[in-house]
Amino acid sequence: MPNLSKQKNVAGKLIEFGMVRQTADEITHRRHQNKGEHQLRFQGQGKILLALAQTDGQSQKELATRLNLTAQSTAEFVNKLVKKQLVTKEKSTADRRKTIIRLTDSGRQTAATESVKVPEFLNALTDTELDQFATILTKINASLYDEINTYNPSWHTKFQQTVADTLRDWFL
Amino acid sequence: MPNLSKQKNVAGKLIEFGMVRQTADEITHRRHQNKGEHQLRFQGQGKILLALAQTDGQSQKELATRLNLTAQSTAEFVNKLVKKQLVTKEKSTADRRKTIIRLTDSGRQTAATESVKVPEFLNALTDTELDQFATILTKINASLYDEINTYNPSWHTKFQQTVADTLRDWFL
DNA sequence: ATTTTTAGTCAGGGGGACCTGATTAAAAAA
DNA sequence: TTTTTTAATCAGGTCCCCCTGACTAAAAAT
Repeated sequence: MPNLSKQKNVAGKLIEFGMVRQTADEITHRRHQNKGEHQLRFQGQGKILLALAQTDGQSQKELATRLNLTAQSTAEFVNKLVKKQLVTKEKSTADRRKTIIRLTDSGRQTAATESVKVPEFLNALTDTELDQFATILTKINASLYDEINTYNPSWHTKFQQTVADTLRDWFL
Repeated sequence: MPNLSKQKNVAGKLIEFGMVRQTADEITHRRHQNKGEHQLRFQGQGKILLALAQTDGQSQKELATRLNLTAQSTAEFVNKLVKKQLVTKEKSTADRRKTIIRLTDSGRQTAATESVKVPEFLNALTDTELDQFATILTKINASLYDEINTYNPSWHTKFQQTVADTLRDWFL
């Protein structure tokens, strides 16, 4: 069993990481005056974008189901993304009830750029540390997947199939 | 110079971590039906709570200044926290313009519990990995502090003095 | 040919993070 | 003492995430 004080230490640093990272983000964003360019979160509009980046041309219903959102929420996010010209909506010809959502070039780029950007702080690490970090994160993520699976197996399946695998495709 | 593909790999896992962690959070929260109990973020109301956990009994103005918020935003967050019975407001007797904000027992507990909770996923790591992780996070945080310092030295000072030190007190 | 299911939409709402502007009451400076 | 500064408040706004309820149009089932 792992050392509790070591765990606490890491937990603290993890929280600090979260806080400092966010603050650093705010500051650099303020400086650059990049209004629309927030870090892509796995939430709301970002969630949609990421899901489309993996499988483009899904219907709103599909997106809603996969991302565990209501149809209305999905519609809202999609509409916002349309306004930002990151996705397009078009009626399906096969089934005229359905609306197919597609990434625009800009949307595809945003999804790729914003999410896949390598954070500068990783430059502070050596190759060895990067390897260690990768191993650690792999373990942690596996543990979190387990947790999700325990509470909600169906969600786990959907989740892992869609977005998590996307990232693996991009990075490996 | 570090290996770019290693960096990308880690960057991906970090994003995945963010996504999976949030999803796991949502699920467990939904199960537990804990409505008010979100993870404390270093933002808005959480920011206030954390600052008070370090130095209780600050005035709204002090909080606003330290946390780089407007007086109005600060008031809003404080009022919300009052409604949730996590803090109390009382007029300063020394200077009747000032309002002193204090944590309630529940507030103190929330700040401690919610932020200092050791995430379960750390159980997946060995002692060696915890050490490595600590080293890595220390470096990363230092790098982020540098970044903050570069763009906004004054903020850096305030920030580090308040919240980062809080965490150090708690964990070391 | 109806009824039912499905995909979306509109309307409205709850919370959250922030902000600007205008105003009041109390302390500090002139 | 009068003016100015300071701490807070109210009012109102922007944008974000996310949900329920009510309603249409089109496809599927009966």
